Amino acid sequence: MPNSPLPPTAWAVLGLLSFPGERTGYELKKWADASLRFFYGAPAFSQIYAELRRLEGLGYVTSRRSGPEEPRAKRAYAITEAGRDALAAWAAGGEDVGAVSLRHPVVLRVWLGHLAAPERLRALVEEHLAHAEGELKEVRDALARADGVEAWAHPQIALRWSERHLVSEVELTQGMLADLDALAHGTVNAAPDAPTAE
Amino acid sequence: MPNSPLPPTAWAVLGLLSFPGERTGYELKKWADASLRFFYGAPAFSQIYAELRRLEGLGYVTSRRSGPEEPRAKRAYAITEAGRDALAAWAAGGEDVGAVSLRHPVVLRVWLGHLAAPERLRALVEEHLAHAEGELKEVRDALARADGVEAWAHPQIALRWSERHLVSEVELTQGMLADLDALAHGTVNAAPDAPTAE
DNA sequence: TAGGACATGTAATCAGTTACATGATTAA
DNA sequence: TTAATCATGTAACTGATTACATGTCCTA
Repeated sequence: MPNSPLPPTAWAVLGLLSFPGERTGYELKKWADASLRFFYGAPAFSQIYAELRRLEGLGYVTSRRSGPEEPRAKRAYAITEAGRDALAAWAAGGEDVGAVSLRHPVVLRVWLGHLAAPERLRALVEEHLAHAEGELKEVRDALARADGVEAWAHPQIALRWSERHLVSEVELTQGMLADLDALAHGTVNAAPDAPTAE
Repeated sequence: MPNSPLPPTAWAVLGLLSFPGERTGYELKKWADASLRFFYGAPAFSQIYAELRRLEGLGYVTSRRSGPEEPRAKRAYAITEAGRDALAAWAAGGEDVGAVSLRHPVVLRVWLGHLAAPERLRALVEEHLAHAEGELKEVRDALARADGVEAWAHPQIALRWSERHLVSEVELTQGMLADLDALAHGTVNAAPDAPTAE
């Protein structure tokens, strides 16, 4: 009945609409960029629009074209009761909620560190550190805004998780930097052309 | 010109071959499952075989069919000098190393928590906690094995990062559980109508 | 003798991205 | 008047997964 197996991103988009009010695809994208993105990435515009059309086909959302009273031509979406039910069923997660997926290109390069110049590698990791600090600042902004605009409890918990996660990301990166430094001066031989010595 | 833009996964597979010795696709998959997967996921068998064929087409790896001396018919791959050079160039990362991508289905469901029964949500999070603890155990096993088999310094740093990351994942999950509980029995520190105080 | 690990692939499908295209409205 | 933002889409591509298919070798 209700469930053809939609991808998580479709549920995420529907989830964005599960909070009161109607929104355009454009608004959904902005909101995803500011909040969803910290724990689930942010789909591209094109995908959001595609998912909205699919969700409408399933009867999970309805859309309304803006009339001439509004300055700008747009299409605003709202969740239906069927959509809310389906989303709730999905969120309750029969059995398998799916695995966490992580792709960390910086750690990947460190893993391949035997091929790189130590200073270059270090620079890469330091860039990432700065980036993570920037992200942390952004999630804190989002959290601050969430007091007013996003005063719903559960999204706040998710954002709090994201904040702690980024704090940890910063620490983890610093730890990796320390490991790299320890490797560089002294402890071990990091010979780039080491023979197949056991 | 060495670089048609290969996907990170191709470089990861090539990276698996950048450590001494030759390996079959099957072995690569096992190794990815035991180590790469903690910070970059593990590609499916079919993708590994596909990437190996592509890398061979580019001259980054060579392959050798097992002769009749070996019990089992298989194809073993080894990295070439060109492959090593290309990989080193990629690892040095001109400009953009790509963004960390994270998809956390559990946090996604917590974010949607207003739709679920609190006990169900809690159960979901607790399942994840147990899972993360299991993963932590596995990464520690990998780390222990790395002393012998995987005695290369940089993969060890990556595994150390993974260990700390999973420790943090466990803590983060516990924190989220605490937030959920606080929300459930009124102890909410997140005031419903906190003013937009400066 | 059966089940599991080893070993390699094909086929179909799809999620998701990038690039492109268009145009209105608003603020500088 | 120019740039940014709002707003919505199409087209092409490809990364990656799942399911399937096949067969060998090892061990309990």
